[in-house]
Amino acid sequence: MSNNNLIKGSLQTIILKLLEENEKMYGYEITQRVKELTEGEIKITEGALYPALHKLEAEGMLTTEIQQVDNRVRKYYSLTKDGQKEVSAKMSELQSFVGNLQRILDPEWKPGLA
Amino acid sequence: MSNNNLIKGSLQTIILKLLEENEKMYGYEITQRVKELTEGEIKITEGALYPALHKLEAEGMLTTEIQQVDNRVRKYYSLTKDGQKEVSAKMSELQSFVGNLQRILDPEWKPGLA
DNA sequence: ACATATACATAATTTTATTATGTATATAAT
DNA sequence: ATTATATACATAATAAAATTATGTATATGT
Repeated sequence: MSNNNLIKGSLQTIILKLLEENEKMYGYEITQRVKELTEGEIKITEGALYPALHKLEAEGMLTTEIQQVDNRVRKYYSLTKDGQKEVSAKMSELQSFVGNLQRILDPEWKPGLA
Repeated sequence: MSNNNLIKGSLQTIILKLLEENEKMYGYEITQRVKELTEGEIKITEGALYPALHKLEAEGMLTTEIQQVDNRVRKYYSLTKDGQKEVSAKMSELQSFVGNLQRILDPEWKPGLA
């Protein structure tokens, strides 16, 4: 499909958006937040999450900071400047894709309506 | 990500839904329809489309019928009984996923609103 | 003659995710 | 005490889906 890299990459958008709202989060926390927000309907697997986090970090979107909590290690992620810009970009990409999807799947659909 | 096979498979849903509305379509026609409906924003590539059509046919969702038009071959696809059931299934899967996505990305969001 | 449009198809590669596995500590249940 | 579950990270093998490149063939516009 087209120029849109969308939605296969929706996990990246989810990570970036949650970090925009939360300043800093660690991996496990992200999985729990998503589970919570979707009432258990979306479960992010570790095999998808950690590689995605590492990739975003390698691309300079995220920085990390390790904390010790009760002898357990936590790796906190935060948005970089580039990461902050990327959130907006990914969000409008996703919104535009969902809009296009609606136009294809529901000919009655108009933007801004139920 | 979870039990949802969604959206990486949105192409299948698109194909099935268009065929629900159109009785029979051929591959090239599908690419043009999608391009038209999204004002050129989504372009389905042949490398994605044809394998997807073949897979849906192999799974018994579609049947084919070849027609000769001006010395050019057209392969028309139609929904089978199973295919008709599958449209509904895929559509609610997709709607539920998009809903969950909204809940994650837009905490203000409520179903049935803009 | 050449480019573009129509119409199919497959192969190589890339991207993203699932599933399975591994390490390690903390806590609740039997 | 032992076992299961939760917390917390990570990687490897595999599968699924898409992009990009390539190939065939006819029709039409320049």
